[in-house]
Amino acid sequence: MAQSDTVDRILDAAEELFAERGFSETSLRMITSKAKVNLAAVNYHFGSKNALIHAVFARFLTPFSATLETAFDELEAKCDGKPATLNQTLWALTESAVRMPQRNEKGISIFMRLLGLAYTQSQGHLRKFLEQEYSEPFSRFMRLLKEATPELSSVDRYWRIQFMLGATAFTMSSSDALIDILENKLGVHTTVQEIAARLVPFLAAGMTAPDKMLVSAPARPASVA
Amino acid sequence: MAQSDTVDRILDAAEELFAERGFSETSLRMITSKAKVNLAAVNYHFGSKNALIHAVFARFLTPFSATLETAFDELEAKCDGKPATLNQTLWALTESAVRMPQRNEKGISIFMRLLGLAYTQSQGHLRKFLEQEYSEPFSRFMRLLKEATPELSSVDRYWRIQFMLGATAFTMSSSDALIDILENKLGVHTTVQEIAARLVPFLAAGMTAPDKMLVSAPARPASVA
DNA sequence: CAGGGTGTCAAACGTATGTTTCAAACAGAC
DNA sequence: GTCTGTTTGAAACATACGTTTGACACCCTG
Repeated sequence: MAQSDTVDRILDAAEELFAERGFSETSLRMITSKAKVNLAAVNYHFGSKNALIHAVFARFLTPFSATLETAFDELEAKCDGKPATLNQTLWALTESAVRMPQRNEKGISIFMRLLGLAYTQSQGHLRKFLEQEYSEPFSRFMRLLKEATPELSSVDRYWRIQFMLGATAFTMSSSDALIDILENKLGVHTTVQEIAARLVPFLAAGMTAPDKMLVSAPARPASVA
Repeated sequence: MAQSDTVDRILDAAEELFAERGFSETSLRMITSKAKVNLAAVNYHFGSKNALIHAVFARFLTPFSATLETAFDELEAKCDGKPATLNQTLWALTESAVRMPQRNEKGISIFMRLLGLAYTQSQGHLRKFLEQEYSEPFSRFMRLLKEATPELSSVDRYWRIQFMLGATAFTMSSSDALIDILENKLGVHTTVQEIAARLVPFLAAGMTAPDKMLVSAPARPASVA
């Protein structure tokens, strides 16, 4: 189910293994034996394991960020001048993610899981790489969010964006497992698209929730030493 | 700042290193040299690295789950008979977490970060350990959530709970870094307690959001082979 | 047909890991 | 004080890792 080209076989195997085991827990030997290539091929073609990780991300993030730019362009064109709504902004992102052409049926899960890992496992080098390669669509998304929620203070918006990222990254990065659990429990099968359809209203509602709660309960008792 | 007891020194060092680097990325040699104990002490006192991980979790999770049980007891007593509201339920959890007695000023961050890691890095053995040791307060929390949101279908509730867990685990597990970023960007300092005060209304609003959005956009085009 | 660039292969390298060993030090009971 | 079980100490163990090496096959341009 793949090109017989060594580079692509390595990328396919690495992507899948990274997605299901994380980065440190996946050795080059696992990757090369799954890809049926020689161990040295990774260092020959990519230079190092870290560079392979970057290549795995670049392969799906570059087309994704292009898709995203287009979606944002269309959104801004449609709204001409006026700021897009929160729902529109979130949907532009979601749609771009969900409609990305996939290499296979597991593509969308792997895509989500890798994005989640990028946030949670962030290995220093990965965070740096992602920041300097894909900062533009990210800050554009942030700008759209800001325009869509003018009623929020900067601090409120900052935290609520983190909450959104968390809900998304976490759910999507475990989407496969969560889908399985639900299927066993209630006999309902869910697609990633349906998760997204449930996630967006959740996020939008949270994002526009009434003000920060009055801390009704007392703060932590002044350290009883 | 600790007992000179070897076991506790190992636990203190391990807890801190796990929280800031993850499990696989923290070696026993790092732990023992930080704790200023002999390398063999870990295997002598705990048996294995995995068992040490379990012990680190048990040390703070056991008192936490006791605190939680009490909080839930009080909540149910206060409501006698009637189901607790969503806000009450979320606050009971939050308060229990925030008010746990801490070993030091970094305690609450470490606590949160470890909880986050438990979810994201879950190492098989850890997930199994946590499930069989602490399933009771967890399912009790789930039951309270269910009673607090009778209007939701089981499937909706399931996914929204995952979204809540994600927002919480993700934010709290990076709370230190996120607080720093915000301080550099807007000059505002935040405490974990304040994050919680912002998180709860966000979660409550998302949890009680209007129905699942109609999937206005077409599903992914039937695989153009 | 030569020959240089390209890619593959098995093997080895150096390092770091978790774990084990066994002797020495220690503690408390008799 | 001596003995017994527990705890520490330095060193070694076996294994796994990422990376490097150098020989070999291939291709295709001259």
